[in-house]
Amino acid sequence: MPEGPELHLASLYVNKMCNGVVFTGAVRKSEVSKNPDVPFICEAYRITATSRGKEVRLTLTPMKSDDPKQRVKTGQADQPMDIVFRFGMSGYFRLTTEDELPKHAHLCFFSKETPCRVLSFVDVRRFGSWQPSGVWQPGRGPCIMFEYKSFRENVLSHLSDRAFDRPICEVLLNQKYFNGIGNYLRAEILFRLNIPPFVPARNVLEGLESEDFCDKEKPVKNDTNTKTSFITEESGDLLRLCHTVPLEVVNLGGKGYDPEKADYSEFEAWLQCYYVDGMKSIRDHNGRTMWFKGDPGPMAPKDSKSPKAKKRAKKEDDHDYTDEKKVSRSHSESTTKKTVTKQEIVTKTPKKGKDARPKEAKSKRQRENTRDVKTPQLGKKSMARRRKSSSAEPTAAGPQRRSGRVTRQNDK
DNA sequence: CGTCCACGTCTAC
DNA sequence: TAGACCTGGACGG
Repeated sequence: MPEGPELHLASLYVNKMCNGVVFTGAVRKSEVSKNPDVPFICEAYRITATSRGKEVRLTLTPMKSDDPKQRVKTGQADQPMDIVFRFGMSGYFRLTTEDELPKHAHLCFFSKETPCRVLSFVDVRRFGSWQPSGVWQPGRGPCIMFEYKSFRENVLSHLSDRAFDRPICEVLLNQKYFNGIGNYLRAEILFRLNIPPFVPARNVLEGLESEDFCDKEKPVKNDTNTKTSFITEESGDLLRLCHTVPLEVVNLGGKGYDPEKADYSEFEAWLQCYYVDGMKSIRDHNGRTMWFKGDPGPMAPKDSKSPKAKKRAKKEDDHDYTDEKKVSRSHSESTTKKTVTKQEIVTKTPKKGKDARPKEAKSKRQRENTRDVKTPQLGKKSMARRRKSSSAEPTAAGPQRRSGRVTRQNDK
């Protein structure tokens, strides 16, 4: 769940599900979690949430009690407590019954009902974190979705920062300036404007107005800076898209997050570039996979290895946005065929030479393999990603809608 | 069964 | 700029 939209959807989920629910007792942490205990005990309290960029803050508010003395005597809270969460790669909130507690639930809040229910912070990989009596992490910039004006000013007033010496795709992951942007959003945003991902960030940003005139009538910027303008009348400039594209995900229908839905087809259909067949991908200088189309730009890693175009999918009940079932992605349909026609370069899969695999996405592993930008492998596997059922039909046929990745018809 | 990959930070060398 | 930190799904053999 973890980019700005998912964190915000998580806060909406908490507010919706916990509305009217009274929680009680102590907050319990799993044995395995290395995060801090939450020293909050209260006979009756409520839980609300808010999000900012890639963080969510839960507020535990004690309900008024008729007997303050009793409360003090038992060490119970009488003041609200904020807990600030970061979701890592796999965090999310769930409200369930006690016996349906998700595996990997690491922090639990119990309701006062008889068959009690539990609001839990679930995090399979445990990269997530929380801070009791916490505050928004210092150093993270304004929220790209809900503090747009200050987000924009923060970026434009610090363009001399050396952080902007880097390629735009890497700067977009810098939470000091782009709090809420993550790996799929940077790909979708740059794709919309056709900006090569490895172009120096400052070159792309300098020249943008401090004020966002898009709201106003068409400003039609003077042609003073026509050279760099990756600005389109309808979509606006890069900073505006850092605001609007995430909001599109929030407005997809709330599915993005609600685990109950377990249907991410809408989200998948929304993706135009990230993990989409036909798009290219290379690892950036931090080992993260950058998805894009066309020219990678001058600062592209020279040795980039091409991550293989694999597949992924999850099981139905999973809540990740990566899965889905029906896939229907239309846009570039042609890739299949065009790749076939001229592709050849393609990157071969990085073979592994020796052992030692680095870590997450770190690039070090690279063995020799190819350095080219990867292009999707042809029909053979890239499209077949996960779905084994349908044989990869070669060109032919129908509507070429490349299923984007992961398609899963029903698995049986 | 082993390899590769994943929506993100953190912190040592 | 590397590793570390983790679990698990999809594949390949």
